[in-house]
Amino acid sequence: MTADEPAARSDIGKSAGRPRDDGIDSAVLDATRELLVEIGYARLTIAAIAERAGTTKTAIYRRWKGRADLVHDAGLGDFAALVPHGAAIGDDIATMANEARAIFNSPVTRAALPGVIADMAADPELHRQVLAGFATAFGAVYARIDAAAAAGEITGDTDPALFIELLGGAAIVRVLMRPDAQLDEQWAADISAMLIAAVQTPGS
Amino acid sequence: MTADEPAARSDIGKSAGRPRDDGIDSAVLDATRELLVEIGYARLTIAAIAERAGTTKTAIYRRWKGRADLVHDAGLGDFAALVPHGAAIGDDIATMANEARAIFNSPVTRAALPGVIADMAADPELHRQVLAGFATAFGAVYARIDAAAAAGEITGDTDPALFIELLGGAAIVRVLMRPDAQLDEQWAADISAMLIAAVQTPGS
Amino acid sequence: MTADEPAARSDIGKSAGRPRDDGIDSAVLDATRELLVEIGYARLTIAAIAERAGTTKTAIYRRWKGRADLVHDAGLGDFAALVPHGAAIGDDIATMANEARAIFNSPVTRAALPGVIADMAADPELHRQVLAGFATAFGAVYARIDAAAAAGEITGDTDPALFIELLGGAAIVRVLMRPDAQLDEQWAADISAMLIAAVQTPGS
Amino acid sequence: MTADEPAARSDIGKSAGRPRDDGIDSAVLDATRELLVEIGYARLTIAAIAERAGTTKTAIYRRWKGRADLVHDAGLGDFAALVPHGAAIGDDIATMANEARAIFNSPVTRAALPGVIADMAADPELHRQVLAGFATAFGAVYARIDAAAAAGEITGDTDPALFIELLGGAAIVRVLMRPDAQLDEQWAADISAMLIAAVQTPGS
DNA sequence: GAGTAACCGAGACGGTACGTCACGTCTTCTG
DNA sequence: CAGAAGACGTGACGTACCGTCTCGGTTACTC
Repeated sequence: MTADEPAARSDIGKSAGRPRDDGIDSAVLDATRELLVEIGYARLTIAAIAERAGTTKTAIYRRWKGRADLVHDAGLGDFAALVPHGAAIGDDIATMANEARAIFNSPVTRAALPGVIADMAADPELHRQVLAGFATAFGAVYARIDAAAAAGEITGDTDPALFIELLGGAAIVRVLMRPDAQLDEQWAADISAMLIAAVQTPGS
Repeated sequence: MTADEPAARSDIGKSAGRPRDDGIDSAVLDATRELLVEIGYARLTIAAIAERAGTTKTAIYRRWKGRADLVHDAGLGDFAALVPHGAAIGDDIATMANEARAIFNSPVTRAALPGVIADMAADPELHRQVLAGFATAFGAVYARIDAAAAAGEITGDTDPALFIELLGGAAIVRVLMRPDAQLDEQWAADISAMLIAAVQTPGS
Repeated sequence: MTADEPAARSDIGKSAGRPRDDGIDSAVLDATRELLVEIGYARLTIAAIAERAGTTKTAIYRRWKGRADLVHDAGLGDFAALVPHGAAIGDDIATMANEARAIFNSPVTRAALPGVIADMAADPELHRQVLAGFATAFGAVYARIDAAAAAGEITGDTDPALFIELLGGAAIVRVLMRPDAQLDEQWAADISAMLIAAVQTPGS
Repeated sequence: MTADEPAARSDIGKSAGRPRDDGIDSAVLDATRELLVEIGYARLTIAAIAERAGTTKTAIYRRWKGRADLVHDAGLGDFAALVPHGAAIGDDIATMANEARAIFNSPVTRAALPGVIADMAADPELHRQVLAGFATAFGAVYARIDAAAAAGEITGDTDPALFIELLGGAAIVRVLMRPDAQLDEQWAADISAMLIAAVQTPGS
């Protein structure tokens, strides 16, 4: 993750030397989120983040590899939250749509997203990290879709990856094309209705 | 769009002074496309484009407002091509999916896309231009969807914008997450099957 | 010397592109001299020089290779001035001592000297340049000493290099050890008396 | 000198707590001398010295005030060694020239000298320390010159300070201008011949 | 056929931010 | 307390592109 981390493993916590100040980590992440919303990714500089966080560029570069790594950490985080558990598949899809709504309505996510997309494309390592952040959430969706297929709730040939791409893609494209508009409840209702119809067993 | 254009229209073609060398326009666009694919958007510089095109920065800035404007022009162009005409709605949706496939399989588009997304978010004027480039294509899709609804081929409450976002979003997300994989025929078949089901009238 | 100089030779003066602003050269050299005296070599920064000169770091690095190169250029220059011409050798030695006095009483020289000495030792290229700056002056001294030896005014085995090192070394050591004291007329009188005695023919 | 020295005198040697490891003092001084010769003063860093000495920056800063202080300590030391005792003044001057030869032929001295010169100019405290290191040696030379004047061996108006500056200055300038050349016996012979002539009583 | 106006190449210009380096200090743990 | 380890604030470094400008020189149209 992030920078070098000489003793990344939490081993036993030997930690020779002065320990890192955790307050700096959180101050920098907060400052990054604030500035992302205030001035946007393009105008974001490491020096400005350091100043806002009350620390220095050096301390930031000690923790993160660069702007891209930091913004990914501050703006996207892990999407472990998005969990569809068990009810009728229709209800769970509606839940997922609302989760997507919550995520992509966040001003921080909206500010970070375009920049992270560009950085991902330029840096394979960051690309790997971003995908890793989605892994658990995607895994949960996969499991739910497969279970629904096994239970006959939806067609057996439903590709869970395609399902995720439809839901996520629709949200992303909307956010990119209309940055000033929120994803409202109507959007969640419409998109889940279409997705439910898309995976429904033909003759049901 | 692009730069100032003192006499943008070719109207009568008066324009005192030495005329612009059209060869430079195309050489720059070609160089941009080549470099986009070779080194990517992030490492792309105006100076490098000028050198590759055998011209100078000055000549480029005379034609385009900056890197974003130039890449948008070279890498995305107008999507007037994407036209669904008239057959059964199912066939037309499959056609659209294949159009999307063609567009997003282009190495130039793939290289340009993430950068243009980031630039759009930072520059409202560019945002407007990019959307304008989609306008005719989107309009055609709108018309086709509305016609299908009127003909009873699909449910009357289908939102054409949502349809576009599902198709385009699925393609974009796939391209961003798996930059090394092509969108194959199977993808087009699967995605159009799901979209057809999504808009189908309930009891048909 | 100094930086690259793409067309160092004054060839025919083709000069493609925008010509360098000579005003910047002199403004930077002046600012360097001022700051050398005001804050000293150790505290001198390129950024401060640029600000004082009303220009930018970039413009400075375009002309000089770094602080050492710039300070050498601004603070030492060429010592072509130091010329002992023809009179009695005793008078000419007194003249040289007064030339040394003038040079090493200059606040700019005093401020630049210790830094340039250190930089010379670290950078062979700069070392070469500094010596080249002394070349003509040294040559003139050599010629005068040799002529005096040929005329029998001084001993025939006088080493001109040693003569220069004695005169220059005495001045430099004095300046380094007592930075707040000037080299006064008494100093010039004393040092020239000793040097004249040192080179005098034994039995004269 | 050097750092604070809470209990500088070895007085009774109580000093609560763990005593300093004297091995570190010498290891650091040795490492400093080695690195001075290997990479030069300009590229010398405290961290590198600590690593070479097998200790840490903290331990170094506990003993010396900084790089300048340490290098002065390691590279120049006290010049109490340079002692002209009593014989004929001509022989003693020759002895002094050979002492200077020995000092300035040392690779460590040659490497340290330019840097110490620059640091002295920037730091009055270091300047004072360096001069203090010369004090006893200079005092001895003063005494010898004065005694010779009193004995009528040399002219009565000989300024001992000027004498030192001539000898030391000639050596320093030679070393700075020709860093790759040694001061050989011929140099010592030539310089002492000139200095003897310079101070000789006029009619002797 | 002489102006005039916009083009062309080349490259210097004022800027802004970058990521790195070394400084000298401070904070923890271990002996 | 000293020693090791290493993070901390600080400040300067030299580089890279940006988008603009100023040159000398080159086409075309217009009068």
